[in-house]
Amino acid sequence: MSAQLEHPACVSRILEAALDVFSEQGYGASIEQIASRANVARQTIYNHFGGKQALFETALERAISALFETVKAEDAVLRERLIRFGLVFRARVLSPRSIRLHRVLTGEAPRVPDLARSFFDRCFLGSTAQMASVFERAMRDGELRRDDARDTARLFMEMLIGPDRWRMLLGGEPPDAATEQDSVTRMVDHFLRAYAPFVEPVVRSVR
Amino acid sequence: MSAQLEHPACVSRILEAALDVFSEQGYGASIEQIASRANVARQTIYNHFGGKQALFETALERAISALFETVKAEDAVLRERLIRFGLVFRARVLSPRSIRLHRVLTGEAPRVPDLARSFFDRCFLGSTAQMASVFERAMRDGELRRDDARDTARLFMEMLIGPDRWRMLLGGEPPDAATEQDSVTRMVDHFLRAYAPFVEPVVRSVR
DNA sequence: GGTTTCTTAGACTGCGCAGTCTAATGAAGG
DNA sequence: CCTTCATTAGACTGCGCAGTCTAAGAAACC
Repeated sequence: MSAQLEHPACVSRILEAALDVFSEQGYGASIEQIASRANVARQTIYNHFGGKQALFETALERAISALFETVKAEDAVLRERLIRFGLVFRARVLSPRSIRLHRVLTGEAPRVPDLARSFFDRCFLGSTAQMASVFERAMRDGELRRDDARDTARLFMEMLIGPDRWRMLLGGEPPDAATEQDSVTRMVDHFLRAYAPFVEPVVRSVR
Repeated sequence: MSAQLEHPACVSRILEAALDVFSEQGYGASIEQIASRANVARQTIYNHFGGKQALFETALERAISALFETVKAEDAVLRERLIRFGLVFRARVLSPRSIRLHRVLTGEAPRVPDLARSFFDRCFLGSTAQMASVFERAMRDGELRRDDARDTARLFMEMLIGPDRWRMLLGGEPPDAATEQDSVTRMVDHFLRAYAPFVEPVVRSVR
């Protein structure tokens, strides 16, 4: 086998394999499996990462970083912005890969409390804060009824992904891609009906 | 040690110990630990349950049944009913015991798909359906703005427990009991503002 | 008292895995 | 050509655990 050329490539392959294997089988997965999926000798893993726990943390840390960059909400009519956000957010959070990551982090939270905490902070608090600022502006601009922006953001996001995430964590199938547009539209409209600023004239985003 | 008298007591002690140990350490926990916590010989466990997997399933099945009986919502003003439901529901779902159960089920969902599915169905679908019928009546009676009752129920329940459950699954502390009353009241009022039947003087039945 | 049935302690097997060590390979760099 | 260093295959140790087996003890039932 070729060797020296792959110093960096080798490490990266190991991390990717580790993420895959850990996500699929939990922390109980064996180093051997990871090594063989990465096309690497078991010893090489020990050379680079020292042990199983360190490999686990490094791989998951990396995945968390990659997964949860903020979702951009560009300028557009609020309803369109929310729908677009909802589609991207759901695609991201409900992807099988993301769910597997979530599942293993949940299961191993007692083992890696810091990692779990950082996951929660970045994924949940980060997205919520971002969404809250969007809503704050929308309330100021009269596009939404005034209320606590953070609570509103939490509610909106839980509504978007709560039940499906839960279902998938417990082994359910991902939602049908073909109906995603409709589902999100439906949820956003439900949300907008609940937060419409005025009664009669304006609300026509309801459709 | 006494023996025959404890046929049922013995089984029940084993199941309880199994639930505790599995909840705390996941499926990886050893039979030995369970046996010693139940004050029982390892062999006795094999006599009654055959093997680890069967013990796991039996113990969790039992816990699921015990945990999710429906929450009664007695007659009262809607706001009071919702607050009372919220308090009980949160106390139940967010109890450390329930969270541990949830965590291990999430983590082991691939191992026991049927169990996970049954958990989801009973806990989520069951509660939602029950809540939906409450909301349906409230909408008919003009206590809430008319909208899809199931969606509304989902939203209400996710709002109640979504973020805290997520946080706790990832290792966070349970919410402070002293502020529970306030939190729930706040959430219910937020909800009721969003679903108030009248906004101004004008009746606003969307649709 | 004798039999049956459940429990118990402990020994034992077998397995899978983490982690270590070693000897060989093969590329880069002087 | 020779040195250096990462990689590799494979052997090896040690550990913990699932599951089995056995011999003994203790209650209930005849």
